[in-house]
Parts: sequence; structure tokens; C-alpha cells
Amino acid sequence: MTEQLAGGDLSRLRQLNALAVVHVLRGRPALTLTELSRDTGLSRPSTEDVVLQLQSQGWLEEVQPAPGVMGRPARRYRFRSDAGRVLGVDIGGHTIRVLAADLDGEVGHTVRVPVAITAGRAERLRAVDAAIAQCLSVAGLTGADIWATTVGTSGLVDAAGRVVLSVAFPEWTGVQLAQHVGRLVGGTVLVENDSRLAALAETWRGVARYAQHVVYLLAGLRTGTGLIIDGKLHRGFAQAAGEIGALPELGWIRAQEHLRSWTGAPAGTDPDDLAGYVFASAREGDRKAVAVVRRYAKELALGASALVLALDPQLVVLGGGFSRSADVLLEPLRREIEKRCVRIPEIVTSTLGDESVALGAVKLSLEHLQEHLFDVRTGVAAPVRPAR
Amino acid sequence: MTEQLAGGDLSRLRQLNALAVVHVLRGRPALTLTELSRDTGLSRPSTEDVVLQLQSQGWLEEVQPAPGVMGRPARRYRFRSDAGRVLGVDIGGHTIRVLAADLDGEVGHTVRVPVAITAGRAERLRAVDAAIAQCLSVAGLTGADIWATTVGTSGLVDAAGRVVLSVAFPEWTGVQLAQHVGRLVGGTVLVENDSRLAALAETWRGVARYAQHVVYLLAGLRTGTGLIIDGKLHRGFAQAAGEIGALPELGWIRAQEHLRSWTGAPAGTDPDDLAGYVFASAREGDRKAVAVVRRYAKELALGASALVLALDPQLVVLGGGFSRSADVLLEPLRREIEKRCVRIPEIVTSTLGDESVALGAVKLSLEHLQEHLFDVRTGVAAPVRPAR
DNA sequence: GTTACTAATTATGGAGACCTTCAAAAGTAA
DNA sequence: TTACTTTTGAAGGTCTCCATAATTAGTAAC
Repeated sequence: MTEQLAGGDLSRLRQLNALAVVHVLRGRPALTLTELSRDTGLSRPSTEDVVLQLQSQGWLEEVQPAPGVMGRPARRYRFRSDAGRVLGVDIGGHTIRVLAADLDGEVGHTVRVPVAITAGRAERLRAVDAAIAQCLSVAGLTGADIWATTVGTSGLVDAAGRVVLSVAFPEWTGVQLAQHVGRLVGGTVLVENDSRLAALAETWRGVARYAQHVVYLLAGLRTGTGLIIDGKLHRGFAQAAGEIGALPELGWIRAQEHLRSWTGAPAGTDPDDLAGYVFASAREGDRKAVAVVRRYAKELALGASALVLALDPQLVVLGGGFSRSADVLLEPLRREIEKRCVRIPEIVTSTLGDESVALGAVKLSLEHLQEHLFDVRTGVAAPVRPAR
Repeated sequence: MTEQLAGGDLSRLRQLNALAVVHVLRGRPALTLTELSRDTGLSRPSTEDVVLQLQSQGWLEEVQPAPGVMGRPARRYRFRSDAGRVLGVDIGGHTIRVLAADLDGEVGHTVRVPVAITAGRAERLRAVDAAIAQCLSVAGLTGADIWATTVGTSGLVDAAGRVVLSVAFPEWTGVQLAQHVGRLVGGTVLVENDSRLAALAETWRGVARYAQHVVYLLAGLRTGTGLIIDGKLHRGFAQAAGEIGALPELGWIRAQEHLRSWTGAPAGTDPDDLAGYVFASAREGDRKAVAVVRRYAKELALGASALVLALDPQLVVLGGGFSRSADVLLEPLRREIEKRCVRIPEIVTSTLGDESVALGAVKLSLEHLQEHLFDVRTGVAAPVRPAR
């Protein structure tokens, strides 16, 4: 049925209580023992015992007592969120982005390295290496300090961190990303599809906070999805979930072609920039542009509606490059979805911008650590990089 | 992040160990203390302590020692699965079906009561009452003995156990099923869509055992779906998940019309029986019938493919009345799905027959009890019907 | 500068639940 | 009847928690 929690001896109880203390303290400012005791439900003496143990392990640190209070000043303890670091890497078409964050998810350093959209596999991997190296350097870290890294890329990714299929960059197919990045950093290296990471970021620090079921639409030069089900990223049995766009009858391949068909842009405009012109013209009321946007919205809504009907999410999040043009895109999209669906979810625009993938990568790294360092089954492990 | 397990005092540990003992013992024959000690990881004396406590509570019962073994005969204990009962009710078009089962899910009594397909709300509810009363009677139980009941019905159901929308039986819309059935039995009454319950049954005792992600297709006079995601029934934010058939572009409304268009049946055949003739003719090689089946399979595959692409399940299960004709239906369905999907899941036929909905209802009742009686947060509650 | 007040810390005693170890008991097999 | 096997029961010890009381280190008032 549910995974069972094997009981055990007394030390198990201490594990659980240590876990409770860490849980209360994470992501919060320093607390006194009395406050901790109240929030964990433990008695004061027991709380002190647990805290002292966690401090000697290196998870907790005493900070200056708060000044100017009545009574004897209380010792205060904070969670040492700087005990370990994680990386989030976004391998985009034009940019490699690397985020370094602490165990609370506080992003300390951000590095962007441009890369030619035409760059082949080797050149792109070199840019990834450079970006990671630079990020470690400015953060004053070495690869050994990194406890977990997640790499976001377009395409289908298998469980071993290999890109199984990349439509956008054919040369990318087959690249062993986890293995490659693992040369540079310690700890586990996870590889995940970029749309999924963007979806995860939205539930963490975006518009989908606290939502349990979310359909995320990456609308841009490529179209993709990320599904959050029951608060967790849904990958499917073979990591192939969310590929609704592949259904010929709903075809997302066609969707952008509507935008490309637009003839109102200056001659010789890079097809990648064309979309921006269409949205701009639509914004100014150009009838033909509005019609093109509407057709695009309809195609997008077709796949989105299929997902909404299938999953009944609380929220649909519109993200990706085109979400900047939500002012002209969101309404037609909403109308088309309302036309087709039984129950209409809230439909909102992402606010995380182009950092969402890297942010989601950070979050996935943290979730990985959460499972291995602060798990109910094992209690709190020592504050060292977990074995790979 | 994850729901936290508040630590606590020593009694918490006892709770967890009692839970571990119950977990080991459930659904298994009687075990000796030594065996229990081995399987729970507890020491022998502690195991005995826990077992004695559970016995005095009424959860465990001592049985005759196994004869003819070396050494001193060991006491044996079994889980008292008969301490409480659950019901599973299937309100079908032609039949009301009620299953009574013990806490291990062992079905002890089955009652079927026919009801006219044309029966209105009141008449159908009377049949439900009669079926439940009869089941209780033959099982020698009263409503007070029932700890949980789940009712399966077609249509959309809300969290309060009301049928929000029933396409198949318009008069059924708005019926307060949980409230109605609650008059007859004690404990919680859950109401759930029949396709979902059938899906649940498949993961419990059907072909989908051990599969984490499953798309269940109810193919019959109505077409429906049940989604199992991460081993759990997926309902969606407003219990509206799985309604992919409502998408006009994939329309399952059309699907059965292909079967109805068949003209090879004797004049005056009940449209409900028509499908059987089509499948039979197709089985005998009738070209036109084969073509009709193929068109139906294609329509069904369209929605199924959308679900498969969206969720990437390990398994697609074909259930419902038409699954009896899987010999002519499964292959065309499989081909159409293979045409459209990126990764092809296993596609199999249900073997549970027309008891699947009621069986799934039993399972849902048990899962409800599991959460309330054997939860990690609270430990083992006393063996009495939980408060409603 | 002393005294009163406040709230945290430290110390003490006790209870519950677990473990290991060993002797006694209750069977079967020779 | 004796030897062997396995379970049972009892004893002693450890760990972790709790409640309570005494001590300490500050602020506030006089």
C-alpha cells in the first residue's frame, strides 16, 4: 500500500526529532530553543539535546542573541544553509545559464554565457563547461563543494542523463550530459527536460505556488509542456510524458508556422525574431497580425485543452519566450480553452522570465538532496556531500 | 516540502512499531513472534510487547500453534481482518452490485440486483437500497458494522458525494449519493466515478498490478477513462480528470455511432445489443463489420493516444463491456495508438470482467480506512468504526 | 548602585520503550 | 528416559524523552 515506515529502536526517535528540528528551522531566520521547542512540540530539554547534537554535526550554528529583550538572552540557532551548494544549469539555444544556490535555495551567483544558436555539440558542451567553471570561480567554490547539479535541456532525456532525442538540435541527440557535467562537479548530476524544470520553478517560486496540479505551457520557438501532478513533477514511465504536441490531430509542429507565415515584418528578418514582430503588430491592432496570433493561440489551445481535460489542473501557466506577449496571446488562448473544456482552470502568465529553467534545475537539485539528506527513513545524514 | 512527520515522545515509537507489526501481518496467514520479529526488525521481547498490546486492543488474535514442529511450539497471531467490514457498490445501467469485504479485501458476499435501464432516479435509488440491505442481510451484518462504503456511478462526482453531471442518465444529475447511502451504513461513504474505480481495481487485483502509471479505457456503451498516476487514482483539482473524450477534435461521442451505423444486425435489434453483433460479425471475417470496428478503434485510439502522449503510462488497460471482444478490438486499437505515440506502452485487456467497478469501490473503501486507521501520523487506532 | 522582575539555562529524578543475554519450559526425536 | 530444538520468560542495562525545580544573566525601576 503506502511505503512503510519501519519502526525501530530509540535512535530512530532521535532521528525523527532531529528531522523535525531541521524542518522547522529551514528557510527561516535563527530561532531560540524555546521557539524551536514550541514549533516542534518537543520539550525544552529534549530540544536542547537535539540541537546540540545537530550543532556538533555541523548542521546548526549559534548566532548572536537578539539584543534588548527582557529576561536572560536566549541562544539562537540557525540552519547552516551554506553547508552545501547546488547548481542549476540551463542549456538554451542562445545562452548557457548557471545558478549556484545554497541549501535553502537562495541563489547566490548567476552566470550567463552566450552561445551561437548554430553551435554544434562540441562547441555547446565547451560553453557549458565554461559557464560552470566561471560560476564556480565567481562563487569561490570548487566542483567538490557542489552536492547536486541539475541540467536542463530541450529534448527527451533518459534516466541515465542522456539526451535520447532532440528535435531542435539534431546534433544533441545521444549526448551523455550527466556524464559530461559530472567531470566538473561532485555529487549527483540530474538531467531533465527544460519545460519540466520551468514548470517546477513555477510551483516553487512562480505563479503556481501551492497548486497541486499544474499544466505548464512553454510557448516559444519550440513548444513544450511540463506537468505537475499531486505537487510532483510527472515524468511518466519512460520520461516521455507531456509530448501531447506529437499527436498529429493536435499538431504543435504546425503552431509556429502560423507565425512564420506573417509577411508584415521587414524583409530579411531572422525567422527567430519574426514572432516578436507579429505580436507587436497585433498589439497595435493590425488585423492580419491579430488573426495570425489567434490561429496560433488556437493550435496551442488544442494541445492545452487535451491536457486540461485529461488532468483537470488547478492552473495553466503560460511560459516561454512568447509569454512576454501574453497581453495579446493570453486572451485568445483562454477563449479557445474555454470553448473546449469541461471545467476551466485558471490561466495565468509566468512571471519568472527566462530564468525559470535554471531555477527549476536548482529546485530539482534541492529535492534530490532533500530525499537523500533529510529523509524520513534515514533521518538527518551528516552534512557532507552525499555519495553519487 | 514533503509533509512532515512530527517526532515526539516514546509512545510515538510504539505507535510506529505497532504499525510495522500490523503491516507485516496484514493479508498474510498467522505468524509466530519469531517470524514477526524477523520481518519487523524488532527484537523478540519488543515484538512480544507490541503484539500483546495489539491483542488486548482487539487487532490481533492468537490461533492454534502449528503442530508437529521441532522445539517448543510457538504461539501464532493473525490480523483480525474480520474486525471491520467495507462495502463496494456499483450502480450500473442494468445492475446494482454490492460487495462486502473484510479488512484484507477478501470479498465475502456479492449481491446483484437487476434494474431497468430506463429506471428513473427514485426507482434506481430504491434498487440500491434493496441491494445494500440484501447484502448486509446475507452477510449477517447491520449497517453499523460497516466501516466504509464506496459507491461507483457514471458521471462527474463532486467531493461531497453528489453527482454533478450524468450524461448517460440525465435524471441522475444532482443526486446526493453519499447522503442517501449514508442512511443505511455507518462510517464514511465515498462516491466515485465508475471508470476510475475500474482502473483502481486493475491496479489492485487486475492486469495492472504493480504498475505505477496506468491509462484505463472503459469501452462500452459509454466511453470513459480512469488514470492511475504514481500508483494513485488521479482525480484532478475538481474531480474532472480523464474527460478527454469531451475534446471536440477527438470526440468520443462519435465513437459508438460507428457501431450504431452497422446495418448487418436483425431488424429491431436493441441498439444496446448492436455492438455485440458487430463484433461477432467482425470475428467471422465480415468485411464491413471489420471496417466498422476499425473506425471505432480509431476514434477510441485518438483519445487514448492523447492520454498516452500526455502521461506516458506503463500500461493501457482496455476494460468495459467491449473488452469481451478484445480479440477483434485490441489489434486495431494497438495499431492506431502505435501510429500516433512516441513511446508505446503495453496494451492489455482487463480480466476482471464486470465486477471491476465494485471491486475498485471496495479498494477505495480500504484505502480510506488505511489512511484513517493505520496512518503514520497517528499510529494504529482502536479497532472500531472511525468517526464519519 | 541596589533591588525587583523576567526568561533562559542547568540540574535532577523518573518513566517508557528498546536491546542483549541467559535460564527455564515445552515440545520432538532417538 | 535422554538429548536436542526452539520458544518463552525474566533480568539488567541503555537511550530518549518528560516534568519540575534551582540557578543564571540579563532589563527595568527606584
